[in-house]
Amino acid sequence: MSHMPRVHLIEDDLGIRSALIRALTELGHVVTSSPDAMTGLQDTLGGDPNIVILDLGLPDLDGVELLRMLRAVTPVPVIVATARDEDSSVVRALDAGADDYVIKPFTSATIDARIRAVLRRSASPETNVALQVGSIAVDPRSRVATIDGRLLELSPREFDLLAYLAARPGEVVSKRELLAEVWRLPYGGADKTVDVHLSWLRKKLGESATDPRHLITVRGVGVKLVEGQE
Amino acid sequence: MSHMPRVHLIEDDLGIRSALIRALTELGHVVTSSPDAMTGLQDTLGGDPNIVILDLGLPDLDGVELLRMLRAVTPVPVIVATARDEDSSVVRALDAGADDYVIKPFTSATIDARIRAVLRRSASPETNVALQVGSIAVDPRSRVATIDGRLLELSPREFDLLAYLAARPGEVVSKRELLAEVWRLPYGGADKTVDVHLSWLRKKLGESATDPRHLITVRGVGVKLVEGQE
DNA sequence: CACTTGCTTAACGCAGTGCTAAGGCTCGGT
DNA sequence: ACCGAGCCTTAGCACTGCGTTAAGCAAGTG
Repeated sequence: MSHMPRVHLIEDDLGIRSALIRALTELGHVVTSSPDAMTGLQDTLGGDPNIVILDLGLPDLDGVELLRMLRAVTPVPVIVATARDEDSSVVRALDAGADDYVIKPFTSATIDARIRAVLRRSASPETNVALQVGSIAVDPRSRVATIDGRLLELSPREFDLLAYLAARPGEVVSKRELLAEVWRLPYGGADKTVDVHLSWLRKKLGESATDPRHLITVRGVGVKLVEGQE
Repeated sequence: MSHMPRVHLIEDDLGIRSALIRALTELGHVVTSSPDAMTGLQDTLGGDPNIVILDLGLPDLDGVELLRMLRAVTPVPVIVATARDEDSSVVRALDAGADDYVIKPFTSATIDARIRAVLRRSASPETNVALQVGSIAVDPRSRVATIDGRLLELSPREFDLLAYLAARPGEVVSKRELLAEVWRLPYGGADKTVDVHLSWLRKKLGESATDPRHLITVRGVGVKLVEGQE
């Protein structure tokens, strides 16, 4: 992801609001919120979020009405949230242009998945572009990597490692950074693990540390993935 | 379509039926009609209309049932009509493949607009087109899936699962996402359920996890549906 | 030549997965 | 209203292979 999704939440219930803000923030979203329809409309226009989550049961205005107003002035995708017993408002909301809906109560995992699905759908279809570094191609979407057209059979970590390096061609990356970004460990464990995976990656790329082609060690600093020459 | 739309109306109430026939004819449609489900099914198959308007409150058969039967044998678009107090059947009908709905009482202008909208939509080839991934074909409208031309007998979940994957050929989809998007549960279920359904799907596709052809597991990430090779 | 840094191989524990079987549920049919 | 069939979920077990750690070796550095 080049940037974190900006989510704007329109929800009157303070408990749900704070819980969602906390959960979504942890899941990597930037969350803003409004407690009612009128503020919600203004904040949405002012804040330019990537997506809006709209509770249909607002006190000051019917949620579907607000949805229509939003639709009239901005193309921002909207997910509506509703209580289980309000089937009809879901249908009306989808009719009014909602992109998706969730039924309360829902888990943060659910809403997170819906947000990402809607963003994937509405945003440019090519957020995860295939990467190419010399004769190495890496496609994060299908998780397929090839070298000289041949398929590379990589383990999950190996793939992530290669993808991370391929996203920064020619740039030297430290092992600590790799541990933090690829391994996602709060505090870095032993660098030796990275060494092992780099070794395996080298073997599968068909090259060695002494005679590198793409994966180059910069002693005392880190490693980099370069184009190499044919 | 340069010709007048042929509309087939399945409605038991004589008053509504004759009123609609008159109104729609004036608006430039060619209208035929049937008073009950069984006749409606036969007339639809025999008359080859461009669109069907189906009253859900038929005397001899549940409307949603008839809709499923229609869906199984013809790709004709269907608009369902229902009384105001039957929200749930609207949801079930849309789920079963209805293209749109109207709530009684409705004006002839309303139904006319819906008819034209649905015809416009179903005329454009991009929406709801049958999906093809390698030798697997999935048609969400008729809910029919085939492999190598042979019919696949899938349960509802199995079909939804296959359809979701087929809509994203080659893309790795996590089990979490599948749970959220295919299962649509407000709460978080267990990933193992997805595993089981994937297993059943594999069996019906005639492949195994160890020797996959289309349905490929990417360990630690999810699954993807690929073209495979003949 | 001693010391540091990086590379590679081997071994072990375990997380993720595939599949079967067993209840429990819904829904259509009688 | 009852009954049976099909479907979904849960539980459990075997298995694969991934990731980590450890240890020794090679290469670079002062």
